[in-house]
Order: sequence, then structure tokens, then C-alpha cells
Amino acid sequence: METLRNNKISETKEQIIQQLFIYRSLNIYQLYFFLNRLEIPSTYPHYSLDQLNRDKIRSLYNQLSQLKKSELVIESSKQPPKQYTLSEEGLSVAFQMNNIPEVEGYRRTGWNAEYGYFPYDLYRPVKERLQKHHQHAIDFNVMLQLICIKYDLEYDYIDNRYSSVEYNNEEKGKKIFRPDGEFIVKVKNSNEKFHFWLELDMGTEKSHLLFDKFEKYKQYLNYVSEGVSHTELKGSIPKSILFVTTSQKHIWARWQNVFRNYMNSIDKWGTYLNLYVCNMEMIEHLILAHIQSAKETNTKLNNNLRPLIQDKSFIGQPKPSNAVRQNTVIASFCNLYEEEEEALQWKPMFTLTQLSNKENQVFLYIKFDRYETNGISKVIDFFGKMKSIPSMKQVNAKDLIPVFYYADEKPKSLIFEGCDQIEKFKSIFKYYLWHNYDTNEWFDMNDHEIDSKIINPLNYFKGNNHR
DNA sequence: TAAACCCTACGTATCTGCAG
DNA sequence: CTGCAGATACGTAGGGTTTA
Repeated sequence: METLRNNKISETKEQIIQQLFIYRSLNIYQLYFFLNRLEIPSTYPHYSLDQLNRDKIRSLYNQLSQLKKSELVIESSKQPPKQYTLSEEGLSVAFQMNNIPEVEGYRRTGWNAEYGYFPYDLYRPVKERLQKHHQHAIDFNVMLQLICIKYDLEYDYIDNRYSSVEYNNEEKGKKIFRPDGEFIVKVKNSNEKFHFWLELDMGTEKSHLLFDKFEKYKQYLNYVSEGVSHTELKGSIPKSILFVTTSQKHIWARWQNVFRNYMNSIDKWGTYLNLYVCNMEMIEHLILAHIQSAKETNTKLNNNLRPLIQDKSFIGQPKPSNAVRQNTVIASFCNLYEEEEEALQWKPMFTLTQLSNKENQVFLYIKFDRYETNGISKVIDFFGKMKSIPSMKQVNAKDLIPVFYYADEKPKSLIFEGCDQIEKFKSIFKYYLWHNYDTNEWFDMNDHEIDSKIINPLNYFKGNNHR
């Protein structure tokens, strides 16, 4: 600190240096937002310049030009806005400010503002080619800042320098697992959290690169999970990937491409790892939906289902498992027995509809909130194992009918073009329903709305509609 | 003749110097 | 840190010129 004072580095300049240290390279607006978090426009990433405090930006420019003069900061990038990055000397000052010894091997996790030593090579201005990618990553951080302020959440993150891990692959030897970052968004004073890996997508990656990317996730998970159960894994390792694209319009097209490569590569990890495809505009909804407690969602679902189950024409009210019976909430759902859930590694919720010949249709309730893979993987998983699960045998399970529930916009119909197992998938998803649990609307797979006052959706596939 | 290309002027965004 | 004045750079609209 002494030396800093002698060099006459004001507090504002220290803050600027700190932000550049954390984020490596920033433009004027990003710097402005990080230094004035409360002034991030609530419409971000859409905003106009007159929503910003011009004087503060003006002042930032001055500070930066002074820092440039004292050779602590350098600027780069041809197109405005310019990129500001620490010089080697500036980095050295940042290390001093953070009490980081400048020795190779002083590694830290990067969580909780515990930064370690990296050589200047990992702090220099990013190459022109990667500029857009880097900017996208920073913008994502600004977005999260805003969301956390708006909803009083906490978040912590490590960037790709810290999140890269070397691992051993049985066949191919040493490999590096390199996500674009790892994030934890937390509800204050609660255990609810959203822990995910970040993948930024410039929309330019070809199919086989996407495949390779997800294949590495599989390999890495295989590597770290040896002898560890899914439940144990969940404590330490993200169970989601947030795949953020730059494009605003072509999400659907991108989703299909990403989805099929994911399904072709991820293998058994599909039921563990949930891949969300979204753009900047969707992040807020996605995080809120994820963080909203499962209890709340279940209550709504239960309320919607109760009249359907009490309907006289509906046969086959399920008997809830022990776990549910002990619960104070009146549940409309069946669950598997605990040991069955254990074997499956996840916890299906379902209802049963009895057919005339005493066979049962299994309606499996699955969250599917716009472009996520987990639900689909779970249905496929359940379909494959259903016949061998004792309690499913017991109830004489015949058809599996997924009910995809969502809160926001109804996802488009499922398409499996380009998936290796397209025929299998199509046969699994021959029948399914959509259910908006907020508005209590039901749709069949051809997007026809089902008026639940007239037709009980749970009987929808019993009669003429069925085969 | 239409499409492709180029030039220019102008408005706006970005940035700087300097005074207070 | 703020305010003012002005420079620079970029995107774009519009008109003219070249090309197929």
C-alpha cells in the first residue's frame, strides 16, 4: 500500500485497476457498470446512452487517460469502444493491491475473490479473434450483476482461467476440460442455488465442434465421478450448462443443432447434466425459474391436477409412496420407492391412468422450460428402465406419456432430426402433453389446446385418440 | 436496364485536452 | 471530479458511376 500511495494512485484508479485485473479487458461501459453497479439499466442488455451518467463516463475517460500516461493501462481494439487492459506494470500493481506474490505456482481457486498468480500472458489484451467472445463473457457478468441486484441474490464465479481442469481420459490420455466459466447464483439465507458451467456461443461453431465440446463434458464427468454417486456429485459439481448464444432470433435453429450434438455425445450424463440454450434476453427468466423453489412449482402442479384426478371418469388414483405420505403437502403424484429412485439416480413424479384391461398408462411429469435437455433425457431413461422397475411392474405399466410442464412460453414440438437414435426417440415420444402450470393450460403434441373442463387430459390417450 | 460499386456528406458515438 | 469545446472515427443514406 505504501508504494501505491507514493505512486499517487487514487482510490478510483485502484478500483479501475482492480476491475481490469478481475475481468482482464473491459470497454468503457463495462467498466462503468462494474464501478457503478446500481446504474446498470434495468433493460440491459438493451439501453440507450442517455440512460447513463455522462459525467461519470467522462470522468472514467479522464482517469483512464491518466492511467495510460502512467503506463499502467494500455488500450487496444480498432473498432470503438476501445478495450482497456492492464500493462505488465499495471498487473504488478494489481498483484500488490491483492497481496498476491508474483511467483509461479501460487494458485488459488478464484472463488470468493481469492485470486492467484498467473503470468502476464493470461492478462494481456485478448487476441482480435477472441475479442467478441471475451466481450460476450463480460456482458454476461454485467447481466448477472443486474439480476442479482434486482432480486437480491448473490453470485460468485470463476473465469475460464480458473475453471479449466486437466483430466485423464482412458483412451486419449491427458486432456483439458475448458468451460468458459463456472457460476453459482444463490438465494440469500437459503440453500437454493443455481450452479452451472458457462458456454458462450458465437453461433459459428460447426456441428462436430459442438459434438467435441459436449464429449469433453462426458469424459470429464466420467473422470471425476469414479466411485461417486450423483447425489454426492451434485454438492460439488455443476449440474447445468448454460449455453448462451449471441443471436436473438435464431435460437430455435441453434437449439436443434446444439441439442442433437448434445444427445449424440453426452450419453448417460443426460439425466444428470441439464443443458440450457438461451440468449441474453432469456437469462433472467431462466435463472428465476431455476431458483424458484421446486416446492412452489409442485404446489401449483398439484392444484392443477387435483380436479383431474377427482374427475369421475378418471380411473386409477395412485397410491403415494411412503416418502410422499409423510409429507404434509397433499400430493397428487406417485413416486417410486426410495431404493428405486436411488438406482435411477433421479426422482420421477407420475400419475397413473387405468385402461379397461387393468393396464396402466404412466403420465410422467417433467420440467421443460424452453430449451433444456434434462427432461428429454429423463423420459428416455425412464422409458428404457420402466419395464424392469418393480413398482412399475406391479401397476402393470403400459404406455409412458410424458407431460412437459413449463411456466413461460410453450416450447415448440420435439424434433429429433440429426440424432443418432432418431427412430428410437420418435417411438418414445409418440404421445406427450404440454402443460403450462401457471395458466393451467394443456396442449397435445400437435399444439391443439385441450380444454381440461371438457376433456380430462389424463384420459386423453385412452380412447379414440389412442392409436 | 438493373445490379454492383464507389464516393461523399452528414449525424452520431467515441474520445481527448484543458480549465476550473 | 466536472464542464466545455472540439477532434476523430464510424455507419449510413443518397446519389452518381461503372459493369454485366
